[in-house]
Amino acid sequence: MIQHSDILKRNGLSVTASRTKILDLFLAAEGALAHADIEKNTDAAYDRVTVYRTLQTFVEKGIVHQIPTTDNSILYALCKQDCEEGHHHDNHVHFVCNQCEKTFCLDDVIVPEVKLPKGFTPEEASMIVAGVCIDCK
Amino acid sequence: MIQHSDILKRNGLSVTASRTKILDLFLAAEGALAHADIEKNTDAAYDRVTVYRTLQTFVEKGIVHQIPTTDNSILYALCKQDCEEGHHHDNHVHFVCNQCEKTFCLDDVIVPEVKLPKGFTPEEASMIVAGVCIDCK
DNA sequence: ATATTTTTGCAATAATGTTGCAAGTTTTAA
DNA sequence: TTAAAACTTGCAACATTATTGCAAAAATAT
Repeated sequence: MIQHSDILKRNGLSVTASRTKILDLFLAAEGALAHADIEKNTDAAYDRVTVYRTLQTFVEKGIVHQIPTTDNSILYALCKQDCEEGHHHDNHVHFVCNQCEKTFCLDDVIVPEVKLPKGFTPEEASMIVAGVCIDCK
Repeated sequence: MIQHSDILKRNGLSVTASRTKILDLFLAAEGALAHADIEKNTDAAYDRVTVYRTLQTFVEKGIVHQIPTTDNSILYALCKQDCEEGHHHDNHVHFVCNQCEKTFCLDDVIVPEVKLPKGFTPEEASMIVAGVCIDCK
């Protein structure tokens, strides 16, 4: 069976209580999580600084990726693809439900390519679709 | 000649110094602006609360639109299309330069449609492409 | 088991965002 | 043109969110 600690070890991270717990949350989460969600779901068992640093570390190692938002918050979600240190491949579309406010990774929906004006060179692209999700339908 | 005050009046807003100046900044800006940029470019002539409220008002009236980011900031850019109160039509792609960090509205590049999984109903979509811009090339 | 390395939590500080309210401006309408 | 009405601003106070250095604690390596 795959242990959470394997995910941490594979990425060269020490296995600590906070990292294990936060990874837990991501594995159990239906949608994406914000820093605040994590604080709530851990009953503030870990210092907020630790949460910040853990999230940052996870992003750097390619364990989670960030999802852009319009509301001054950053959302994080597990990388399901083969992300490695400093190399994200989260080229899937994100979906924000206007009803329940949850954000989902649509892992099977690939961000389409677009033709840019002359002079612009693309490196990565992300796409966010808002609407009504499968639970609120 | 089109006056800035026309834009404000057309939207039912009183013409005040701060609104005129901030609108100025948007009309002159090459890329999108963050709250902090506006504070800087006005030498803090206006209270930060005023800037917050002005941006909020502009968004509500459809004068500017918000651009999602991954860095806990909100960017704002002029709506060039026919946006009205409570009704944005900014269906264009945004471009973030990895070099100069500026964000551009690619007004002519329309966000493509994507096929969503069963149960998800799209309402709006936004797309952000990162890479090297025309100035940094 | 112990030394080394890494991570955590605290404290202090900074940056960012929000609200109510009085004073000041802009607009309306006589 | 001016006075009243409507709206906007700035201040103050406060809340939330984020960052850094450093010593203590925990995890890993030997």
